[in-house]
Amino acid sequence: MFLTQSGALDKMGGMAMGEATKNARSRARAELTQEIKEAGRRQLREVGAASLSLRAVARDVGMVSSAVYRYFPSRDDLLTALILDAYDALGDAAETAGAAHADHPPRERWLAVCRAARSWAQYHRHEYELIFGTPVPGYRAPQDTIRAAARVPVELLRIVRSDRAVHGDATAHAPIPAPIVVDLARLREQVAPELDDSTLARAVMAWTMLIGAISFELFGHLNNVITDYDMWFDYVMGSCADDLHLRRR
Amino acid sequence: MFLTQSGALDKMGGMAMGEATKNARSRARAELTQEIKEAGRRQLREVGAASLSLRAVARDVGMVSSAVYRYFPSRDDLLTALILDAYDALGDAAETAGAAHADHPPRERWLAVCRAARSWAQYHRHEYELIFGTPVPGYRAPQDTIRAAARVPVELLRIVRSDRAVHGDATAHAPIPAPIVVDLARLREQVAPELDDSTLARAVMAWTMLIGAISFELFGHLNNVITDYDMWFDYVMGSCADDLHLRRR
DNA sequence: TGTACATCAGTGAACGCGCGTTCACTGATGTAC
DNA sequence: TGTACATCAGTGAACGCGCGTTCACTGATGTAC
Repeated sequence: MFLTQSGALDKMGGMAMGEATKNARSRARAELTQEIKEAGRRQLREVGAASLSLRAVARDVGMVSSAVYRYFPSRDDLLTALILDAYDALGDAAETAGAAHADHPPRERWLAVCRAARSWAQYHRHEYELIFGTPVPGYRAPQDTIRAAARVPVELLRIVRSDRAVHGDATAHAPIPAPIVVDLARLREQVAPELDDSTLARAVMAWTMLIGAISFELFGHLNNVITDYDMWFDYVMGSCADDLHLRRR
Repeated sequence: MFLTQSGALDKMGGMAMGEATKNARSRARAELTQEIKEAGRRQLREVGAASLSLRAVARDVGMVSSAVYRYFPSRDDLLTALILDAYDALGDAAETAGAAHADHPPRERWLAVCRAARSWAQYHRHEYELIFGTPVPGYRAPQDTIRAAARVPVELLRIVRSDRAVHGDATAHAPIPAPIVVDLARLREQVAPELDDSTLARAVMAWTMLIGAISFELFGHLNNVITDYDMWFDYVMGSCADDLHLRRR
């Protein structure tokens, strides 16, 4: 409920000198909302999501703790805003990399997007944890986050789609069970009309692998196995690209 | 440091009427240590790892909070013990499933182990989060956990190894870069002497996919995409088995 | 353009809470002779 | 087998802390006439 209000304000803040510049008060409000979120991100970096506190955030922006309540009605709403921003920042990184490699071969473009996601995660570890780690207890994602959360997988699908006119199906060893065909049909209808079942399935698997690989690295689950994580990541996501039969040139 | 002490006690407790039954005092100690950990797991279930508190655990076992310090010198040590137990419980589940399907075709045995891991995660969600979710801030895994943490991937490798005498390499589209070959050589030396590079690489990828798929399901990252998670999980881990060229019969 | 009122941002004190950890203690259990 | 001492488990009070949230308030900004 507040989220929509907050979202509206953000948009206003981002409207950058449009006709809706309105008055000093609402400009100040938009700016302070941003400052509070930045302080929240700093807190995140220092103590992690679980123990992020409104009071610490308030101290950081130089306000009294109760003043923050003029901007976010509760700690959870601040968290929600940070989650949304994190999804969008990650989405930006992925889409920017994808656009920058629009005229590269699909496999290269794919790798560029994957690498962008990984390096965003490395530079924003706690924001990454916020969205892909343990869900914050008691917290429920509002509808707003869904679109933002889908940006990376949609970008990955965009690359696969761009390659599909001239190319064959993805690696598939077994027939796909009926219930999954239904799920994939809905997915196809929503975002990727030109992709066949096995390709869609491999794409969802690749998305799972992308986050799995990043999390394994960040959380240390391959600590005594892999030493060269750069190489390993490229190899893994390259293998996914190959399973999807993405063109190399 | 305390861990080794605790571990020793556990082993004593588990020795079940051996010659080391010793006296009433140390038996009581072993039992209470278990009770405290069980209360810890109940707390985990209710509030999650991040806000697990010693005081709540103490209340749960009916002790005064300071008494818990006779058993665990700090909250972190209790957490460490719970983490170790979680790894071992998951390892038990996987190994039991593997042993129970020892004379099934490798692919079926593989799926059985994967399913066992998934259903353990579903029934022990917060313990799963404890080991595969966001690392608890400020917490460092002691050496003890490494062996326990390796049990599932080692079990997966056991299945692949059992199939390798009669079978070929795993799916590999690209040559494996030299630094990874080095990493894989160390892995081979430690746990799987008969496996070639591409098979080892696919096995590590499958391990990543297993945890990635379970986490995606548990944390809701495929919420509007997949509805039949049972089928999807089987399909995904089955595809990994096929990429490894595990025999179907 | 100037005034009167309404809206809003930020203050500072307070409430009630639960936390991790320490400490001096009591009483029960174990050990050495 | 019995006694004297040492070890250990559990108690209860206390320390100091930071938290989320509420509330009555002051003073600045915006709006209507």
